[in-house]
Amino acid sequence: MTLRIYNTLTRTKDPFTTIEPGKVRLYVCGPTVYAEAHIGHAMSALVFDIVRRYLEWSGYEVNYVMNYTDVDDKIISKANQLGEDPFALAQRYIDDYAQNLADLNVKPATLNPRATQEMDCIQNMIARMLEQNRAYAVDGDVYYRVAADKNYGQLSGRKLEDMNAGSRVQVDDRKENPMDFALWKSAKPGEPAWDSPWGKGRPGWHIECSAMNYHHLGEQIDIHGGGNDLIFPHHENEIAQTEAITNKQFATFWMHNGMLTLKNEKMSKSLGNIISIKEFLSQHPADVMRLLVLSGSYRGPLVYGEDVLNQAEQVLKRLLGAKKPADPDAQGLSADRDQHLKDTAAKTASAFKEAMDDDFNTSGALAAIFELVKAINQARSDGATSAQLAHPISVFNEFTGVLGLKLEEPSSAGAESDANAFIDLLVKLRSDLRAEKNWALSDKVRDGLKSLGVVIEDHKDGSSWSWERN
RNA sequence: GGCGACAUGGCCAAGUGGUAAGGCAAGGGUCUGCAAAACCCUCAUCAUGGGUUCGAAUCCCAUUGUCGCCUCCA
Repeated sequence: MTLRIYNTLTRTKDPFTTIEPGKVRLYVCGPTVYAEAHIGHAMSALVFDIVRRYLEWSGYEVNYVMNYTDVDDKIISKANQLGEDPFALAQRYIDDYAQNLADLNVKPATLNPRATQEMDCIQNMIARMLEQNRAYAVDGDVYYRVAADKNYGQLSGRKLEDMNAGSRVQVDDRKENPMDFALWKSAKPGEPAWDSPWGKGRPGWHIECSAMNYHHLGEQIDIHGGGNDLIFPHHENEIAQTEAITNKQFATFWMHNGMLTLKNEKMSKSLGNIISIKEFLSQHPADVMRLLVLSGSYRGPLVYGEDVLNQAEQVLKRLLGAKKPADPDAQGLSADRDQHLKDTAAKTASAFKEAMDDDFNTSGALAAIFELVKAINQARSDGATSAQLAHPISVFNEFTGVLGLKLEEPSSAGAESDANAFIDLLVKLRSDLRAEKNWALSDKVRDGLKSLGVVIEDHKDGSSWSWERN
């Protein structure tokens, strides 16, 4: 069984191949840094983190490049609004974004290039397009000549004549074709600008990604990823620019994640329904966000809401439960029950791989993991020893790790964790009360701790407690 | 107006020709002093209408509905 990936370019699941054997060149469009990242960004980052982790687990060496677009109209206008230097503002949000990713347990990219550090490459590419008449300069601006590109629209499946450019935005009449897009924009006074053969200015929106790809990964890459809202025009234009210069197929695979929506509406500033990553993580563990993504197809929309959130919380509890230790007094499983457990572990391992190989079918992979969870729980309640549980639990850890789940026991942060010793004391006292069959008082202790977020579980040989996840 | 995606039980969600994975919730049971956790059992014929086929959730056509893109967007 080999990995198959849904390719936006071909609209089918194609067998995965790489340009260099065993190595993957993966580029994912990162954010334009002008505001706090929201959980939609988180979804995209998590999707490609999972892709990356699975490819690495499958034995590939992954060169993962995720860019920051750090010069752009929105950054400039936000900076003006705040009276802040646009570069300082961009840096602030880059640091912020990197921290968000770390908090989400997203593995750092191999490289995080930035648009502002690629000016030579950007200008070289524009110059070559001009030389080949694939672009034209007007009053310090440079535009890509769409009409000269017979493949334009290959990714988004559009034809030039079908698109009604300007229906919602004023068309610049200096353009030869309304669909022509800017490679270089002349600077207005007070804007950040770089010298260029066409006058002072800055790059257009799409060229920076073409340049960063070209510079850091080469003329051709294996996978290009991003949100499906980038298919047109951003990715279409990236292809146009790069292929205009190389005359080679730019990316073999184009992967696009679906949008996270709130009550069937896309998150947007105008609707005022943005939930930032920071805000989310202040209320939920990172694993919950990841489980939200894992529970469905990465290509489809993810409808965010109270109900799915609660379900993800429950799922996380169940996963955590699988890691509970064996009963110290366990009698041990019979040889054939033990063998059965091993067989189940092997079976779920192949089911996991089969699901993931089918275009990263994470909900199928999760189902395989749950089969293992059930087997582990069954074995534990049938008296498996910790030695007997060790192997299936290590398989469980391996696969949840491939999906990027941390599965840490919840703990109460900061000063509250100093309470642990006191809670231990209360729980011990309660055990004494139970030994005396003083149910009224022992239940009072349990209820009291429960209301403080501490859950007690009684076992044959004593009681354990844990912080309630919230 | 153009392009595209999707529609599976109360909820989330796999499944592209042979009679529906998994999870959450719910109900019943075991365990427990009572709980909690865990375990066992129960719980769908796949938007609608046609068609192809021995046989379709899975292929084709139509209808309805939802969403995305065509402007900045992960």
